[in-house]
Amino acid sequence: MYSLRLFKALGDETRLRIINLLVQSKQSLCVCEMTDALLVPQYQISRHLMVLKNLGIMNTERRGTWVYYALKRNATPFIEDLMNLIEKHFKDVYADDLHRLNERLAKREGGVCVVGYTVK
Amino acid sequence: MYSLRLFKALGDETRLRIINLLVQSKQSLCVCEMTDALLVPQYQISRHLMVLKNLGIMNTERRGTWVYYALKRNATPFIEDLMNLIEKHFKDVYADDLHRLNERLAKREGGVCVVGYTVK
DNA sequence: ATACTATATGCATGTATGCGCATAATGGAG
DNA sequence: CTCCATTATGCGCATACATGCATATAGTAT
Repeated sequence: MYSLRLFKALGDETRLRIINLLVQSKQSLCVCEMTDALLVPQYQISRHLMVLKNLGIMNTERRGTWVYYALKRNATPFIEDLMNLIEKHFKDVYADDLHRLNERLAKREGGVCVVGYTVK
Repeated sequence: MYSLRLFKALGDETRLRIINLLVQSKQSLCVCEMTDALLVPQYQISRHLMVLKNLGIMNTERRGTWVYYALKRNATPFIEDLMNLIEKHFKDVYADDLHRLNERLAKREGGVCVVGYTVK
């Protein structure tokens, strides 16, 4: 059951926070930006991103050593509704994550990430 | 995080199917009716219902030896939206469950269950 | 009281999975 | 090629949790 795997994925808080970052910011984010926004070790971010990618809900793009992840647009009606639900209800819940993300995004140059992560 | 526990709960298929039964049928159901609808052992149904009850999303009512479970109405906006999402997307996914449930509900007398479960 | 039914639960077990540590793989710069 | 930065992953460990079996609890009827 595909939808079930989605719920399972959302049942881990780190993954929920990763998805929330992507949903709220509506753009591609690189691994180190998410790492600094969530204050979670880089290897955890990578692992959870891989889980989400294997679910088929992520697009990835490599730019140099940086890898950008984004949610697939219009994956399925179910996923679309689920993402809208997250966008609506988790903006305030994880406000700190979004604040740190914005600080990180301010360090971009020409719209791309030019620094690594500073957490741990 | 409360919403997280909700997603975790939905990450188990039996619980997802139980919630789907309640969402689609829009009424209270007793344990043996759910047992026959899902073709899952009675002790599993009871256990999962307890998990959902501990989440605070269930109302229970005892009538004789039968115990009826129903989803709380308007628990929170988040839960409300989530249940609407399930109602919309899982009706067809678990159509067999709903079919068996309707067969079971046809055996009610005076709107209440008068038989036990026949599964396992 | 006993007998029967519906529901709940104690306990053991197996499995899934998130984490931490280290390190590998990949790509860019000099 | 070498060095460095970003990202990915192999491995061991711990823990959470769903299941199966048996049995307990609660309620009804005789």
